[in-house]
Amino acid sequence: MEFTTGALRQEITWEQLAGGGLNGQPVTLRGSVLSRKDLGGFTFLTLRLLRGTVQCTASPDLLPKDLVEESAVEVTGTCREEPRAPGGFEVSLEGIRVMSIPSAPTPVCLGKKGLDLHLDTELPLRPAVLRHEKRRAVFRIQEGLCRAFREYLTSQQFTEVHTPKIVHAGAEGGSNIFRLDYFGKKAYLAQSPQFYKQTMTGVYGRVFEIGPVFRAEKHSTQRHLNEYTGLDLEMGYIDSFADVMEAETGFLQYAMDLLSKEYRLELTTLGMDPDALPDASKIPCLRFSDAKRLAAEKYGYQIRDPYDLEPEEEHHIGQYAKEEFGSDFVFVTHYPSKKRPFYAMDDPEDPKYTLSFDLLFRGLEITTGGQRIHNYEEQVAKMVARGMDPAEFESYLMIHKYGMPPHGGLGIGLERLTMQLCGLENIREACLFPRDRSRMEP
RNA sequence: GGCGCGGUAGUUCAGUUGGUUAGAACGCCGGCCUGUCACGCCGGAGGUCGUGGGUUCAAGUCCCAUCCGCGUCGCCA
Repeated sequence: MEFTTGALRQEITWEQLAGGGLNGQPVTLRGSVLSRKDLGGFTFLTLRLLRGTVQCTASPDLLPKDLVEESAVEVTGTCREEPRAPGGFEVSLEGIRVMSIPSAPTPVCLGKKGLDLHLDTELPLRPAVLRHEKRRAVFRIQEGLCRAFREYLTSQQFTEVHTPKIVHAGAEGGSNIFRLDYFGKKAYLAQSPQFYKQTMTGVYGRVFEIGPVFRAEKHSTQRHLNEYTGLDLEMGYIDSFADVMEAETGFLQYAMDLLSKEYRLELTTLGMDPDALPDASKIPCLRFSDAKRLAAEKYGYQIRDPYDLEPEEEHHIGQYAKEEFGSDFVFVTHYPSKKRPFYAMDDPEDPKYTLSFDLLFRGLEITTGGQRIHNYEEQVAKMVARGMDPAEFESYLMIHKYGMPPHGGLGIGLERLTMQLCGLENIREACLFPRDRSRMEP
């Protein structure tokens, strides 16, 4: 058999059709039947394209009787401007070739605008339900966020890296780590790329990774998954952890800009205004202790845990930022040292606190970051002070021993970012195939 | 794991102090319709009421157990 190399078959895009440039032109499209409406004299056939949908019209004798929803077809026809059609254009069909026919109807109607489904009902049906326009829109936007992270950081001289997810020890220790058998030895699923991204910062100076993160936490909440996607970055030669916050601000601005330009269809599908996305250009900053106090004073409640933010407090601090600064985002800085991991750099001005931050987006923590300890002796001392055995971290401490620039980094929860941006109520809605305590399928 | 809530048609739900053959909407199947886009009209199919036991003349409804799920807390992105 001969194999000819060359470009993939180029499908006509939704943008081309909607743009009006193909008016009166013959077109060939491949797609799946989203809905079919027989009107006696003629039929409306809506196709789902690679992106977006197109309404077609056909005479009844053109379409096979068994051409049901989700049939895959190739159609030929003429593109026409048509004010009565959704989007102002449609294709009148002249020919159709059926490429496949489903064995059974979909369990839920994909052709309607709304999708009235319980999450509990939807998740087992995800392989089919994800085809719905509203679901496609969410995960296209998620793709846009990932793409923005990659494009922005690449433009800022970061190198993309891929680090192992089967590891010998966890970054944070503790019980929230998945154990597995590795040829008879104990191994773990990585709960963070922390050690490796720091290591690679010693190599490339600025690195980022988009990859899975595993947390064996036995909880079931609207904002937790047992496997999520981390947008991680780490950068060296910094003057302050504010440099890391600046990188995040730059990414967010770039992301909102990219979405408003190239993801208008998806934003609109989800009822969002592409020209009124959250403004990330000026993100207010509050010290941890100030944020706690200001929110408690303004909304009139007692602080219970002085060392951490409770979900309710995050919500209030988010509300505070919105009302006082008009911002959907707020950085909370200088977290207490005892609540941060052993590699966090303490504030020289007050070692009870760290040079670290969280980013809250609409009242939910989406990022943790900060400056790391780069000095070997300082790192060993902090580990010893915490009752840890430096010998167990020999390969990690190698980077400190052989020299590291001052550095810091952050991790963003992709699903949390997607969820808050799209106004979703449960993080499972922002994950294609969520892994939670009771779900491994699909 | 603790606490709270729920499980009725493919889906979302209603179902009264326990009482005839468990209903509606959407979807599905058949028919009509040349502008549908939550179309409309006519007809039809579709339910072991999560599972097991108990109380009762009678259980979707009350009791017990159990399974599954949702929310929430510890933790965190």
